[in-house]
Amino acid sequence: MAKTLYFGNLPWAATSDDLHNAVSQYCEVISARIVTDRETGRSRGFGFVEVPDEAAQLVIEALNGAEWAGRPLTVNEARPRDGGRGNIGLPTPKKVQP
DNA sequence: GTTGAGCGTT
Repeated sequence: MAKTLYFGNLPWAATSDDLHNAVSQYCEVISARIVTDRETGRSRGFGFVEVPDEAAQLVIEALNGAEWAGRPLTVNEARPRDGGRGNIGLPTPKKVQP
């Protein structure tokens, strides 16, 4: 199984290969893609990386808050494309308090 | 050659 990670605050010069190389340093990368504007064709400044669930949190903890091109990187678990249009800010709530 | 909150195409 693999999990999709959301990469934000990426530099305009960041490419899918750069993302793949950056994450592959910590674990295996299933797939990496930088979201680009289909209307303009320019990078939007964020991308997605697919990694094993056992390494998803590892990459998040490793690259989340890291500095890329002098800017704090934002790494979080991506949301399913079905319903992730305008609803963000919710991390991964999978633990409850007794 | 520009911009900077935000969750993606076959």
